[in-house]
Amino acid sequence: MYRTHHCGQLNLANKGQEVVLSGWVQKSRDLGGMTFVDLRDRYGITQLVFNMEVDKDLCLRARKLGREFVIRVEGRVEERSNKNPNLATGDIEIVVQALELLNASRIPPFTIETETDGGDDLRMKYRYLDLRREVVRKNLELRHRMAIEVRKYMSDQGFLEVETPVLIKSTPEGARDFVVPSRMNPGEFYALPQSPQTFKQLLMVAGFDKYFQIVKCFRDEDLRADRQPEFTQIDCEMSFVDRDDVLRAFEGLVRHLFKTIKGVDLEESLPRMPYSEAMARFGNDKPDIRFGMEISALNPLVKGKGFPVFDEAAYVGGICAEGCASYSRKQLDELTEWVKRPQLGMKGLVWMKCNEDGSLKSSVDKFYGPEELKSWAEAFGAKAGDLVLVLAGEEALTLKALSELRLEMGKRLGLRDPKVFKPLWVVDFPLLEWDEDTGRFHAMHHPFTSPYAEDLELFRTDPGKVRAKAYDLVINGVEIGGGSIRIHDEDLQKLMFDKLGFTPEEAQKQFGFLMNAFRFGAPPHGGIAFGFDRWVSLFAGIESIRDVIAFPKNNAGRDTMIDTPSTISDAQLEELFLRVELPEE
RNA sequence: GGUCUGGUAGUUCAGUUUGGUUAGAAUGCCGGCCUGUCACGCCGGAGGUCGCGGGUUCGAGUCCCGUCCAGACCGCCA
Repeated sequence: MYRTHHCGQLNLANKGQEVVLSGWVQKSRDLGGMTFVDLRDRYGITQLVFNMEVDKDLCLRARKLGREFVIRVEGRVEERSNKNPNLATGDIEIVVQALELLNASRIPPFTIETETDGGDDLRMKYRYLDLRREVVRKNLELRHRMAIEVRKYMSDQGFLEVETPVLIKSTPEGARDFVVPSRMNPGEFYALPQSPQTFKQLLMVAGFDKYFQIVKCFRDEDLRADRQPEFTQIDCEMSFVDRDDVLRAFEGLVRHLFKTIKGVDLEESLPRMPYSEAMARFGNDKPDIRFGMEISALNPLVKGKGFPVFDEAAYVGGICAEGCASYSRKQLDELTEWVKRPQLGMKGLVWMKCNEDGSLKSSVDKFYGPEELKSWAEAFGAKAGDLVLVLAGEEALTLKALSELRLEMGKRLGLRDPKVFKPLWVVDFPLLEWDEDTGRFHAMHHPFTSPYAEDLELFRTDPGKVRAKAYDLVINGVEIGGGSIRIHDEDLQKLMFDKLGFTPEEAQKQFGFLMNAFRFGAPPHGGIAFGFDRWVSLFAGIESIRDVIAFPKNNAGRDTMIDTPSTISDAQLEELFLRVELPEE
């Protein structure tokens, strides 16, 4: 027998028991006359003790154990004379009577501790060692508990988990597809799903009126700290529902996870904010509403006063940072450089200090008198001690920069507390988005999203103004989920494809199966998909989703542990009728 | 496709601004001592292609060019 207990289990109640434990040597402390060994497994750490006077041979063998050796011990549980309150098993130790080396270990390349000395690179290469660390293990345990709660709740609500295929059809819309060559069908390819979107809609046509699935999805796009090429969604769809039904149903899931995992009681109904309002107030379609510092447009207040930068700008707006009037010249210069970074591309930063004595001092005093500055202060509701920061330029870019500046100032002022959660629905997204590169409209969400019936007229006059029955769940500035009411009518779906620039033939070739299905009694339906990795990392309080994924890829899409992607043999290529030609350089 | 940051001992980093004798620290590792440690302590030791290639120079870890790798971001992600 390898073990009677695990390493996080024993306490004073077990005093005197003969036990068998197996695990890894976390660390040993050789004091000469006696040796302590910390034995670790998934559940915790238990101290083993060896004594020269009791059993010299055994003690000498224990001294030779290195870090991460796998051992099995038999011994008796005894109360410690010196207890360790930091350890669940800190009241007891095992007086070892038999020691068996199950496997030695090479010296690990980094320390297997919460505060490891290993860098990201090494940890990924030896991920199986990294996963031994408590912090990483805890993240996967959190992920597991969340997955279980999702399944429990969804099943209790009558949702059925159905698996959809992974080898599907490539589509031109949306993200780039990962493709898989078909040996049995030379020259043809499967694509890996960016989401099970069309399949879940077909399940609705099939009458499975409540579907969900915790499912891997794949997108061949450049990566970020919160984006992996393969990631997991909680994919959901319902029939006979309108937008409010869906929002209400999934507020239930959100509340359930917050309650069971974080012990947080959310209000019954989450706030809803139209896209247009989110953009105007926060410059962003995923606002972090844990703090204010909202954006205000200043256009009418600042135009025509002889300051060319503002006069020539399409948009002038700013934010008010509370209590920052004491910022030094150096700090302001540093902020100016910050907004001038290529990623934001602002030309400069205008500031106005609301001094404690009531006076207003700005970087553009030459152009704006005290009365005008006062009108600025009023626009922001700025009070003594506040600092107003103003940016100007093309509207979309300036709003984006203001949004980033707001988040940065929020971070610097400690207003983005990871222990506080402020979820909201962002609703009424535009249906279409103009794309300069291709000179046509793109679906902002996806081409199956239903427009508001009352906006259909706008299709002819101003397609960019058509609102979609689409919604995002946003928590603390992170897009956690998104969905929509779908089109279930063949004619409307055809119209949509037409607006997106598909010829009827292309639409038939790509999505004919869906439009055919709509001819056979498709119910009204809609749904949502949550980014499971992001949600777990949000609950874990970490920025990157890599540490909530057991075996993630790096930012070039590589797995450095198994060293992939990699080339395949000529025989494999031949079998697939493929030839690889790399561009010369 | 682009911007930025980093790459020096097994590991994490300092040293690069201002080129100059034998490249340091901590930790880990090895050896010795130590009977209540739990970040054990004390003594000693080994350990380096300064990512790689080229250039400037009497002399390059340090300056220049190129390149590779890693990370963050922009574009991209319906």
